Amino acid sequence: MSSAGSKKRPTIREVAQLAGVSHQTVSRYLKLDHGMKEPTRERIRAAIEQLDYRPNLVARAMRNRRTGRLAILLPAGNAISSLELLTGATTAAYEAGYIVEVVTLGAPAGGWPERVLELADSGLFEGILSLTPIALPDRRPGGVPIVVSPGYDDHMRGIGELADASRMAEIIERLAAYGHRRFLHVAGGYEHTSARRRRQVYLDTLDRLGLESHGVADSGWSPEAARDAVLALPEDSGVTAIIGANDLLAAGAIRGAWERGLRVPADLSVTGWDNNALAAIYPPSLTTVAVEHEKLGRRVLRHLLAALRDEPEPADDGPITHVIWRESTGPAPE
Amino acid sequence: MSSAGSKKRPTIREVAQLAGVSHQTVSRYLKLDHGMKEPTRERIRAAIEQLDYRPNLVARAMRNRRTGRLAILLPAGNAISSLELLTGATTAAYEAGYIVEVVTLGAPAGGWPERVLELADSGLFEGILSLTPIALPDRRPGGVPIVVSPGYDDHMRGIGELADASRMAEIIERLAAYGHRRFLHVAGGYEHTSARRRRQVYLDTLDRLGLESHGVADSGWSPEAARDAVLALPEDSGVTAIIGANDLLAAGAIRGAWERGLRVPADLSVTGWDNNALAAIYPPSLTTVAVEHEKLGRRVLRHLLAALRDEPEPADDGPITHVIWRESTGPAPE
DNA sequence: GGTAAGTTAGTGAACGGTCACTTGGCAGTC
DNA sequence: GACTGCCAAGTGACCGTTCACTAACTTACC
Repeated sequence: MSSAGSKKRPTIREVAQLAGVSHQTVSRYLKLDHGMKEPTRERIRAAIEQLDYRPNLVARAMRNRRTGRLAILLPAGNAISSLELLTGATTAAYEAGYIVEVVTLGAPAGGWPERVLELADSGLFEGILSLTPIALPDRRPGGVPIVVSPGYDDHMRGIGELADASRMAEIIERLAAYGHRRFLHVAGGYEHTSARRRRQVYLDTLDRLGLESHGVADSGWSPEAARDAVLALPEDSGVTAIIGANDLLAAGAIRGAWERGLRVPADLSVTGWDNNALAAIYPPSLTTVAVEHEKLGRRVLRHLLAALRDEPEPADDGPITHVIWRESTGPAPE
Repeated sequence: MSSAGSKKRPTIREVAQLAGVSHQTVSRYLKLDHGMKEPTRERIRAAIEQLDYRPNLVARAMRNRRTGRLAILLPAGNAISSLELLTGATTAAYEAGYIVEVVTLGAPAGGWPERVLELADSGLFEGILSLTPIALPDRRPGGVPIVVSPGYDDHMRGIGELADASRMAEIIERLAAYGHRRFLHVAGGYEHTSARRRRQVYLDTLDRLGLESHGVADSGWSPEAARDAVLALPEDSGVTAIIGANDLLAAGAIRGAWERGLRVPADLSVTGWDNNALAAIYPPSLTTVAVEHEKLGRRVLRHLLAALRDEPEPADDGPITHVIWRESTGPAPE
């Protein structure tokens, strides 16, 4: 289904002519509906209706320098963890009177800064939120604000608290209370800040609590690698808990355990990260870290709005992640 | 991190003045780099560099009626099944020389048509692809093409072949060959075309093959409802295969089986739909229907491009779904 | 009834590019 | 040397809106 046409759209002047007023009066009508007599208003209304007139936003933006639009930049690919993030950002923008557009920049990361500057100076947007880190010149004359979300790393796996691995410590502490003494961490790809951070907190926490690590398995986010890591555990490794860097890796670990005939959680506890809907129901349901992506999106957009209005950075509105304990974790065996 | 500024951006005329040429010569330089002498070109280049000039796309679009931008409309919420769809559309657009922007329309479906028309006549976009069905006037003078993806239903669960339930028949036929005779379908919410269609094909296929249906369980996409449906099966129901309307429901069914002590697939075969990454690895891995969302996105965008260029609709480029057989299905018991 | 103040409406410029047309310079040809 | 043709570059209008002024009409008040 498509609908188009080739004739020119009506302009404000044509409306004015039809209504028997000046173009400026129509403009006035469009902006704020007052300051004119009732019959005039009515004639304009009728003319607009008859011509099916709708304002040309491009022309308006040119004169105004107000487009009412913000841009969110995503890298190409399905790199963003959640659409909810966009929903949150969009909603927050809408409440502030803006419309958000999502621009996915094409492939090569090389030309990015230039493309972003082009966008910033294009006049199309009043502010730009980049969810991918880029290096920009500090001050540019006349450009619109660009907020680069600092927490988000090169491949968009974490942002701010999303990459906050403090939940990792919480998980380990609880498992330690359950009697677990020896752990394995199945880490994500280290090109992601979040993966590096989770790994670091894992090591630090074990160290702090005097627990043992069998090691860190590098998976590169591949669930098969996670499975293999479990299959490769020596019979006497003593590992009773596996900490996955995300739910997919945890699922791989559970598969590895299953293939070895280990029961989860009776023989082995497994945890993930992301609160994947499927892992919440597939037996055994997975203990994981839930991230409120929508709240996160709102938060990030508020930063942009603050920059736009030259206000100070808004205060954080509390934690955005929490641990959900489910069936995949339990007391250590013996 | 933010960067802004308040001074005006340089214009083409300032560049011209600095380079000692006319504004038109600069414009010429910007558009196609030829038709001027080397020293002139070089002076302009230097001036642009010195002023850090970048063209104002709004002004250009106003004169040109060419913005090089297409819009894809999504409803608010995380209703879209996959970001890959966007990736595909974006890539296809990019290859055709367009930039795609995603506009999520706010909540209320009521004002939609008007908002879409506003967008169409705003001059901001050369074409609009709506992934949600809206009723529009057939012909509008001078507006840009609007393609409403017909297959996508009100809540964005299916589009074109995504809603194509013919794979459903393929699954049932294979299970019948495995010796299964009595089935249960856990259906999705019927507000979704795809759910209705899958249900219909389920019933038709059983009928055609002379198989029995224990019934259709309405889940409203809730995995808990899927679990309950399995728990509610009488001991002697004779059901040996459960067809889930998507992977999440299949996961719920597997949980139900697990809670009852039924083994999958030894006692019960289960299938899903969507090829969820987690269900591919969690044991038992799930037999499912994979949808190539990215290809789908490309296809939909090609329709828009065709409308844009007044070309005939492009031919479909083959099937976009296929069944993946995994561990959750097997021969019927006995 | 005259004048000040307030309200309603109109006029022309401006936003920053591109388009259509014109001008000027130089080489080639007879 | 005059004419033709081509190339490089310039001039002014125009895209559709809003802004800053200005003009005309109304009302209020003494």
